[in-house]
Amino acid sequence: MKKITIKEVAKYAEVSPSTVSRVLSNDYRISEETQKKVRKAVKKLGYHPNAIARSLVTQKTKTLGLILSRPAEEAFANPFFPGILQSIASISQEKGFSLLLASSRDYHKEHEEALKMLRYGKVDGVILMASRVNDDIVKQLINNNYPFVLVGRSLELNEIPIVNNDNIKASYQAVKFLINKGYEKIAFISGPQEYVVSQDREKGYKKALKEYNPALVRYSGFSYKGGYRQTQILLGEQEVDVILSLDDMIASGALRAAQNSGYDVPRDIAIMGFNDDPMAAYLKPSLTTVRIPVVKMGEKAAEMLIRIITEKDYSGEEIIVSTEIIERESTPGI
Amino acid sequence: MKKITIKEVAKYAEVSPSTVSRVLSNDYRISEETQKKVRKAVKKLGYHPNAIARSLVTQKTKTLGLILSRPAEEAFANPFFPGILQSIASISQEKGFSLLLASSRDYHKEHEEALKMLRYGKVDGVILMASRVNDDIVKQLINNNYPFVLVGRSLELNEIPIVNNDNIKASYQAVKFLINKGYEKIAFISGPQEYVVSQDREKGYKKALKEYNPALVRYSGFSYKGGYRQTQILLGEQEVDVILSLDDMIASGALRAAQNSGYDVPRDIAIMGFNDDPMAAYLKPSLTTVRIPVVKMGEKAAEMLIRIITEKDYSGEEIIVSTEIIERESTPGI
DNA sequence: TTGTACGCGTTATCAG
DNA sequence: CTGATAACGCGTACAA
Repeated sequence: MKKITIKEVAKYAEVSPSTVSRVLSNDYRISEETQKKVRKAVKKLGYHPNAIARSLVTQKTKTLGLILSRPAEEAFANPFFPGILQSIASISQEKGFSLLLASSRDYHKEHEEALKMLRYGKVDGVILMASRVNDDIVKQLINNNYPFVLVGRSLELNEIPIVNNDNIKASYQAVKFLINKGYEKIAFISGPQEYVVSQDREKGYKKALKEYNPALVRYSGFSYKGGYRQTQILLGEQEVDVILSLDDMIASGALRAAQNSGYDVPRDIAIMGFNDDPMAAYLKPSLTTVRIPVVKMGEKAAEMLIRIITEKDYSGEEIIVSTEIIERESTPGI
Repeated sequence: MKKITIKEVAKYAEVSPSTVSRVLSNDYRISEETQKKVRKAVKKLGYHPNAIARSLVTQKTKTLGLILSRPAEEAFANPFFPGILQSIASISQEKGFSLLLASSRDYHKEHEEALKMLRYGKVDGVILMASRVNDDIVKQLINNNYPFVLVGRSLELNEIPIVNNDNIKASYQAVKFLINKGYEKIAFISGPQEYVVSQDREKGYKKALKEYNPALVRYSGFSYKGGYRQTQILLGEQEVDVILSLDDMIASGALRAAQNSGYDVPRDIAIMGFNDDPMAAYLKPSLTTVRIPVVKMGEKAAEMLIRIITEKDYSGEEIIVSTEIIERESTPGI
């Protein structure tokens, strides 16, 4: 199957390549007649303009890069990601953009991947998901004037394009909710400390408490297993009314660990998570959680990036989406 | 931030562009001296070769396309996908390929997307995930001589590049397993009938039974909700020992429906699924399921496609991966 | 060992 | 309204 080019179409239609190009981008006013000729030739020959060549001359790829700033195994295992990936993919497609995915097995390679995409000219801009703290990729992006949007991450830097939820506030409200329910010994199983999300949710947790007992805070990986293990340890050392977990994965591990340690959940101990993974509703007891509107976040991020790329005098903004406590069986109150 | 090109590097290093090109692809034997000069210039100027231009001349994109043949919402919601996506992403990256994602809100657009990617020259080949039956995209790919690999799908066509598990066999074995456990009234909640996976697993189910009772088979969407509803209906109409579900999502819905209808699972009724989603282990009772090695399938698929693209006399093969029954609490036997 | 010249397939500019 | 022509940035025969 030979690839046919604009020249062959031109020849077949007895016009010049430029005319064909014009017809296809229906830009200029071309006579009805030649239009028809060209379109006929296009269809007849099964011509499809080559995106690469087009990109080379227009200096645009019509492609968005998506960077997962956790190693792939972890990123995809976390139910948080599918939702956001889905919405970004949908919006991109709607707006005529392709989506280039980057991830890697090596923790620190992803930022390199992001820059590569941009430098090599494979994408017009990138969306960066939930990064760790203290990386300077953002500065590099700014310095190079590369279009980008951050998702799920708070920074000291202001005035950068970002879609986020207020994790401090969300966590604060979660704890207040639990206090109102009558719980007193409120433990918190956080995620890895180098992640902003962990830090912020811990901040909100602390802020909502009258007195802060460090022994009630534990750190887990982003996994069921981590939640399970930290809960085992925690329950062996402390008396606890309720465990608030950094996300629903961890919460589900905590739930099972508590159950396996002989606790009746929620009678003996309550559990609460973050994110509202689909899974949260299916657990027994179903899990009270703080819903993060991931689909919406993905949509906003994709739309913002596309606007940054296409609209000359728009350079992004800060969008904070609001969270919502979804009350289920795991926190009936005391 | 101006983009610097090979010419500027050449000028800076006082050589010709071709020399720079050669150094960067360290192809030819270039003198040590000029090598150094060039590399220094490259570093000094921060040069990165433009992938688009390179693609245009080499006629290679070093990019793989991944087509999700379900609408995005559904595809990403299914825990089956993250695993396979993850492994495909990892392998691609390892082998120096980028990954272009296609999905859409419209059911029937995805095949169009696949062909677009190829025709427009954005990718060197595509991986097609679990398609429905009766679509002719495969024929089109073959006719056009486009490199592709199918994943999770069986066809009448032979001799096409595919990575799959034997769904008929897996389902057959699952039912045999249940029979051995002492269950007799074995219901099957299948997926949408137009999917090959639904058809095949139903075939295996039938094959393993002495007598086939159509009233025990139900069809659900690929969702928790579907499993829930079909189970409600089923239990209202039939007496059932165990429900085998097309996947773990559906099974988890079935589980909850049974519980909410007053059944004690697994004492009153047993449940079994397919896929071994991470979630399956966290349910209560934990779910017996047929593990599909999704990560391995993704790896194989990516590797095969890359081989097809890069090795001239390799045109793919059929790889069948084996499944495994993971026995958990939901099927203790009678 | 290195430089020159051409071409990849398209769009944009400039005539006409 | 349409056709040459030049460029986009790079790789590669061919020549030197």
